[in-house]
Amino acid sequence: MGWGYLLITLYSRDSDSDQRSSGQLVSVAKGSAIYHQGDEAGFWYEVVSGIVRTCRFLSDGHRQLTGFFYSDDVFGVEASAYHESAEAVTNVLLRRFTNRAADDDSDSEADARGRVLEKALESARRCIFLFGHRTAANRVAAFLIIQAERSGAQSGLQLPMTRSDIADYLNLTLHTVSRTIADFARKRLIALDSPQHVRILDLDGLRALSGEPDGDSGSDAYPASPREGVGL
Amino acid sequence: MGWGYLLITLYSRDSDSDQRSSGQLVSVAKGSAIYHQGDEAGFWYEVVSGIVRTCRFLSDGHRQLTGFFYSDDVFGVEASAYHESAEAVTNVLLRRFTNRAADDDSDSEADARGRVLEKALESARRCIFLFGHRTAANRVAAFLIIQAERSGAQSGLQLPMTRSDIADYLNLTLHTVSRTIADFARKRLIALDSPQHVRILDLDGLRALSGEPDGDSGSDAYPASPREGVGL
DNA sequence: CGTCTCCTTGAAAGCGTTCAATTACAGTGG
DNA sequence: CCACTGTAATTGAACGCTTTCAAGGAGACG
Repeated sequence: MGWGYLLITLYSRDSDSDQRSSGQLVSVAKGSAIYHQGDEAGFWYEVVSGIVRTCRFLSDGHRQLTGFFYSDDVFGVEASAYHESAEAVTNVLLRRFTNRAADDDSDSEADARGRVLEKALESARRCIFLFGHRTAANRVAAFLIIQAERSGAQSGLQLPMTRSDIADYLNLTLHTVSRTIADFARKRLIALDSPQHVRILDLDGLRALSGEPDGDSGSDAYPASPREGVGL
Repeated sequence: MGWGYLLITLYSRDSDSDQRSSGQLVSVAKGSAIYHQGDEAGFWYEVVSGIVRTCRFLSDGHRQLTGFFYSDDVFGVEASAYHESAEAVTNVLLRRFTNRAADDDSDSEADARGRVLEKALESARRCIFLFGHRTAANRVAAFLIIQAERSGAQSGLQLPMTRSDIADYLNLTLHTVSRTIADFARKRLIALDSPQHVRILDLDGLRALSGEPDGDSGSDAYPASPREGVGL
């Protein structure tokens, strides 16, 4: 432990003129921190390639992951200070932008910020969605489905994060995650080619286990809301 | 069950001219739905008085609460369709606004939307924060602290929502919530004057139980981030 | 005074955690 | 090339917490 802190390479020379519109390219090595919770929120980031995780550290030493971010995802959108830390799961290439709400109050600026905020909100809701599931099987199944949808590939799914990462994201222990995934493989819901490489064999079975017909990657196609029995 | 659906009173006569800038006043009776998940997201709302809950219904019949909203809180900020339903916990008075991102792309319009999105994001993060806690005692303690801070009053705290509401918000059963609150009262952390009226006797004790020194109502004052031991 | 809703409490079962040990694999240096 | 080392993943067994099942009690309302 206690190794490197931050490895950043700036590809764009000019430090202030260009970054507002196009964004400054930043490279971060696997395992390194991008920013820490409590730091002043100078930038928000867009993933160009690789995977990023955001996490909080609670006072009891426990770690809580709040999101995984793939290409085109954004993170670090904050008003003042970062609520959470961001770390590189793999080697990542990022594009960063200044994080001021009304810094330059041009039309496009505020609109862009709105779009970014919506993405951040979507990410937060995905996290809430996962937490909402009761059992370990529920959560892991929902997680696998979401990761499959987000990473694009339907059958062959990569899980570059560790079991510990997944556990802290789903609020489980790495043991339970490992056991649950092994269970899924035993039941032929998935094939476990290697710990990081999963193939989904029975998507419908997984969906049934997740307790939700919709993977929740998009925005519409929600189950019919129960119009009756509102008051509880 | 199966009683009234929606009771709305419009205080503003003109249906379209006024609502954009100042907002249209809407009254909703306790227990009634304000909108349903899946509905087209025509409006977002600001609470004038009373308390609102937002919730999702999963395919297994299970309900997941995603937030309680007090005066000046906003909810229903969506891009296209509502992700969740909104219901009145008490009789509520709301102010509603049109929910179009770039409907009228004036400067102030986009800025206002940005501020509202930030509030929604803060609300989502509060939900994530609560879910991140492991044990029932952790979650309930954190919940009580947050509610105390948000409702203003420090000692005398009202819990207008049912135990079932709290349970679905914290992802527990109402039994566990009831037991945990009774435990807190037994340990003299709180006084339970009535099921809905709680007085906090030992705030530090609750904080210790919640596993977080900060109640997370504001934005700064986070615990020192662990600079060492970054890579897991 | 009955009914309805909500809250509380007891007992047993289920499931995830904890403690503990083993295996697999990549990197490193002999 | 192979033992050595450290990290990650897996698996077993026992414990403990939460859920589930079940019943009783407290108010509100007609």
